Amino acid sequence: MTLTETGDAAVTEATTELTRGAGVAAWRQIADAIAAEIAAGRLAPGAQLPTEARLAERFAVNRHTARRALAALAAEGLVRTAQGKGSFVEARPLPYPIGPRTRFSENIGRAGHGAGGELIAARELPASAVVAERLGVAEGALVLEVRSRRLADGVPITAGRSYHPLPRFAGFAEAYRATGSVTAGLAACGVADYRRRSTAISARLATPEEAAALDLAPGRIVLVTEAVNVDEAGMPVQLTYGAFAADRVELRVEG
Amino acid sequence: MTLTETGDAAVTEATTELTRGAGVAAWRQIADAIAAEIAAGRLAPGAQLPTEARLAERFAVNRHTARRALAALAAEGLVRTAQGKGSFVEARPLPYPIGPRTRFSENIGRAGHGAGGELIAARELPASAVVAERLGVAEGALVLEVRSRRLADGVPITAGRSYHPLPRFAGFAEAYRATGSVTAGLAACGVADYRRRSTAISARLATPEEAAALDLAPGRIVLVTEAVNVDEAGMPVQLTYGAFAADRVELRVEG
DNA sequence: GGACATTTGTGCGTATGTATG
DNA sequence: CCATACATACGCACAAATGTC
Repeated sequence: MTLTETGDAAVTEATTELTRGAGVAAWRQIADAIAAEIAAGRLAPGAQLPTEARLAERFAVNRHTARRALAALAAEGLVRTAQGKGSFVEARPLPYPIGPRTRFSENIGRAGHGAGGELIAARELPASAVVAERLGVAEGALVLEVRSRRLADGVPITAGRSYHPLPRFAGFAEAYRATGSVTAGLAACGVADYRRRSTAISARLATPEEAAALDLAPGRIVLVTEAVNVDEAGMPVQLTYGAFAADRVELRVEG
Repeated sequence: MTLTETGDAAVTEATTELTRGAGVAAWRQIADAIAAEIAAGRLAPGAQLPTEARLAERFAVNRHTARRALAALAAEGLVRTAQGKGSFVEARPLPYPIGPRTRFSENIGRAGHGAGGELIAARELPASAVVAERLGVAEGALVLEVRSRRLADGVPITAGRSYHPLPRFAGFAEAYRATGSVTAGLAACGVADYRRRSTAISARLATPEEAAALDLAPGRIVLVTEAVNVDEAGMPVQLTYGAFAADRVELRVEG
């Protein structure tokens, strides 16, 4: 095996084989391969993509199929196609550090982008078995569920849900809605500082809801994180599920 | 948005929406959703899956389509189905911790599985711009490329490549081939200890080569890591690219 | 054993999506 | 734009295996 797209530029080099009849259309596989090059930074913004004819040759498909892949990428805003000139890379990846002191606003702000949190909905509900275990409360105990979305420069970066024990965090939703900051929301509930205890990372296809929230073309891949934040005493203050557009973000673990 | 499959058991609860016409077949999306539940440990080994009729209802598809998803999972060994009884979970999830002291053998051994590394090929080549930057050597300087695969209980977990500066690590490949351990291979080159300086995580579809190396059904999602290991003096000793089957592994960041 | 409900397995016809040339 | 081949998805119907009463 070679990890072709990872180390070197597969899209611009030797022929890459596709997988037929595995439930994933050829045009999507090609689009994903190119998107992976962009996400990894190997195809820089402004760079010119191979011509349709060359892509068709590289992936051993009809030119119609290569065209469709480029059309999909153009619809997603990853590339821009100009008649008679070619296709060019539009987007750039955004590194997203993960660690004990992970805070969205600081991450994005540090990278020179404007950060903002957007509360979509909040409600109280009894904790499911999984939520109860993570938050260290009894199953069925009331918890606060907050659905939100976070942006950098107006582009949605992550969408997800968070759960907070009640009644301690009864005022979180309102404070978060007002400030757009999780840190400020938790502070309003008496949490001076918090740290990330653990993060689990997986990946899958975006659901239609996620696609809508992240302004993604449906069927794209999302990185999914499940994390627990605890206060200075080690008490869980937040269980979060986040979905990141794999095309726009690269998670980074330092240390 | 809801992150349905992530927070709670979507497969066994409320209806989950699929993405139509995005180049990914419905049966594969359903198979992926169930595989993710298994990988996250939310569907325990031996647990009975919902009936075909119920799955069809939940995902709003025909029973034939739900059947095909189960057939795909059965072909991958994730579930086993018995006529008149139902389908049951076969595989078990494998958490994979990532941190400064990340070592494959320890990770897998700690989880109660047998670990083993398998060298596929090794060669010397001039460093590309990316490799040179990561390893802190001059572009074009000779580096050692090692392609390998790692197993737990005989099941491929990760496949990838690593790069090492030359001439310092001229003996790495042979030592690694003999022991199947990166730690032992580095030790043979005088590296008493090493730590992981950074890890970047992204996700995309598996290439056919990766699918073959990981014994994956083609077109599945892989988590891709790029990591730099440094010695006690902070000198880079290894740049690694790894592809993990997203169905079998969940990356975990502690702290 | 019989009767019955549940669940998986199978066949067939049809419409749409995908890919080629 | 067309024609062709194949994969995907649906709907209906029925057979086969299992478990229960």
